[in-house]
Amino acid sequence: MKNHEVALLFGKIADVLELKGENTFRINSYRKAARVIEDLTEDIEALARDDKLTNIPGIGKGTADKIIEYITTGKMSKYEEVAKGISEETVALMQIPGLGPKTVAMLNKELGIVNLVDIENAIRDGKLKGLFGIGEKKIENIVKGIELYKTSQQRISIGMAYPIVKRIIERLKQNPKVKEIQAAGSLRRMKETVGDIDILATGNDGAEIIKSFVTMPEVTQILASGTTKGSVRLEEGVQADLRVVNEEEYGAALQYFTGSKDHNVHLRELAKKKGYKISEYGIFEGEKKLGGRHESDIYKILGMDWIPPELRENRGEIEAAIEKTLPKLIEYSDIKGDLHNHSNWSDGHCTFEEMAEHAMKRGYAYMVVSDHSQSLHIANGLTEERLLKEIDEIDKLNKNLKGFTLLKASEVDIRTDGSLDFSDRMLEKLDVVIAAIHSGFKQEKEKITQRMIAAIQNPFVNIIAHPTGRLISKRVGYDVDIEKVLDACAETDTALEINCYYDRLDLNDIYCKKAKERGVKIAISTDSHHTDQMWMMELGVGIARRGWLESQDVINTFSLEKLKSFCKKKRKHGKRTM
DNA sequence: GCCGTTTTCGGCCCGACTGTTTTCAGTCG
Repeated sequence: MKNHEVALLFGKIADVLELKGENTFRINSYRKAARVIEDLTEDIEALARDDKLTNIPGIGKGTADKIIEYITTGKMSKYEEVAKGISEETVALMQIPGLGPKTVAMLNKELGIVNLVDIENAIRDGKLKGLFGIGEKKIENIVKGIELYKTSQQRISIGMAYPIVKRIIERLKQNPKVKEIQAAGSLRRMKETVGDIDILATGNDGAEIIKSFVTMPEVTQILASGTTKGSVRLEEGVQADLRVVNEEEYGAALQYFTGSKDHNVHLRELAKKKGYKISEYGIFEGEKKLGGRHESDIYKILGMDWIPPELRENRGEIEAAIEKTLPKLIEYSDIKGDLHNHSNWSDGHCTFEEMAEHAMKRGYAYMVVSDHSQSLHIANGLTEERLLKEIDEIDKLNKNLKGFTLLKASEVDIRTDGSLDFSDRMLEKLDVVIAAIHSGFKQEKEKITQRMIAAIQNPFVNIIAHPTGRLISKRVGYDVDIEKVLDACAETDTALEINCYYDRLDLNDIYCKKAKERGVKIAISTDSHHTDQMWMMELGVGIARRGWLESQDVINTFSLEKLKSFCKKKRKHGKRTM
C-alpha cells in the first residue's frame, strides 16, 4: 500500500506552501487529503485503478491526478516544484513552539536562517532584535520554544498515559471543590499514542483546583497556572493540562477538547449550514444559547445521535450518526475472558493459578493459558512433553474451579517455512490454538504473507496473534499483505488478535474496521506475562471501539460454550493434514 | 484545492492569548 507515502507527500506540500504564505484554504485542502489518505481502509492503488479516487471526501480532480502520477511514476511533480530551494530542515523549524510559518519565512528572508543552528546563532549574536514584529518577549519565547522542542518527547503510548491520567483524576476527585472531572483529548478517544494529557473539570474554585493540580508530586515543571487553566510537565516527560470550566459549559467544552480536530471541523461546518454556531461554550443560534451543559446537547440539536469519543475521527461517524446507523460498540463489560496469556511455564512471571485468580477477580468466565512453543528457546518455549504435562496440571486445577475455566492452549510459532512448531496431533489436544510469527521478520512480503496464510489454513489454528508484528514507535512490523490475510481468515473462520499490550496494539483500529467489513472475527487479548498486565484489556477494547467493533465481532464476548464451538467448527470443516 | 437543498463562484470552523501594534497578525488548541 502506498497510502502512507502519498499522505506524507501531501503533508509535506502543505508544510512548504504554508511557509511560502500560500492560500490557507489550499493548504488545508492538502492537509485534509493527507489525513484522509492516511486513515483510508482501502488501498489507494486499487482505488486509482477503479477510478474511485474522487469518491473520497476531500479528494478532487487535482489531488487525484497527483496520486495517479505518483503511483505510475513514483514522483509527484507538484512537490518537487514547490519544495525547490527549501530544505526539510527549514520546514521543520515551524515545529518549534512559538515559531509559525510567518516568522520562519521572515527569519529566512531577513537573516538567511535555514535551520536550528542558524537560529540559535542569530539569537546569541543578538541579530533578532529590531526585526519587524520581534520584541524582547518574543525572543524569550523562541528560546523557550527551542528548549522545549529539543527536550520534547515524541507522543507517548496510551498504555503509559492511561494509568497516569487515572491516577491524577482519582487524586483530584479527593479535592472537595472538584465537582466533575474526566479526561478529554486523544486519550478519551483511546488513540494509540497521545501527545499530551487533557483533563477537564468543573468546580466552584478554579484557582484552588488548579493549584492542587500544579503542586502534585509528579510535576517537574509548571508551564502555566491560572484560575481556569493549569499546564505542567510530569516526570514521565509528558505535558498535562487541566481546565476548569463552568458547569453550564461542561458538555460543550468536553466535546470541543475531545476532538478530533477533523471531527470538530466537520461538525462545525454542518452546524453553520444549519444556522448554528458551535464553540467550547455551547451551541448557539445567533446570540441565543441552545445547549452546552451536556455533550449530547450539541449532537442532538444538530439532529444526530451522540457519537462515542472513540469514533470521532471523521471517518464517516457523523454521517452514520445522522442516519442513526452508528454501531453499538463493544463495552469492557462484554468481555468474558482473556485469550492469550503466559505463565511461568514459559516466559511469564506468575503461575497460571495466580493468573486465573486475577482473571476471576476481573469477573471473567474463562482464561486461556498459551505458553510459547518449543522453537522459541529464548522464551523457554515448551516441548510437546512439557506441554502435555501442563495440560494435565490445567485439567487438575479446572476440577477445583467453579464457574471459571482455564482453556488449554499454545502460542505456537509459525516457523520461517510456514509450518507450525507442533504437530497437528499435539494441537488437537488443545482447546484453543494461537499461531504467531516470532522470527524471520525481514522476509519478503510474498513469502511472509504465504507463511501466515499457511498457518491460517491449518484446521487447528483459531487465532493469529499480533498479526502485523509492529511495536509502536520502535518497529514497523513485518511486511505482510493484510488484505490477503483477511481474505484467508474470512474463508477459514480464523480470528485475528488485537494484542492489548501497550506497545503493540496490533491489529490497529483501521485494520479492525477492515476485518469487520469482511466478517473476520477478532480476539481481544492481553498477552500478559504477569497479573499486573491484565488490565490492558481496557486498551484493547478501546482499539476495538475505534475500529467500530460490536460485541458480536469479538470472540471473547462469547460464552464458554460458544467460544469452544467457534474453535471446534474449523476442525470439522478443515482438511486434516497430519 | 474542494465543494454545492441558497452557490459551478466564492466561500471554506472558532476563539483565546500574546506580543506587538495603536487596531491587528501570528500562533495555538
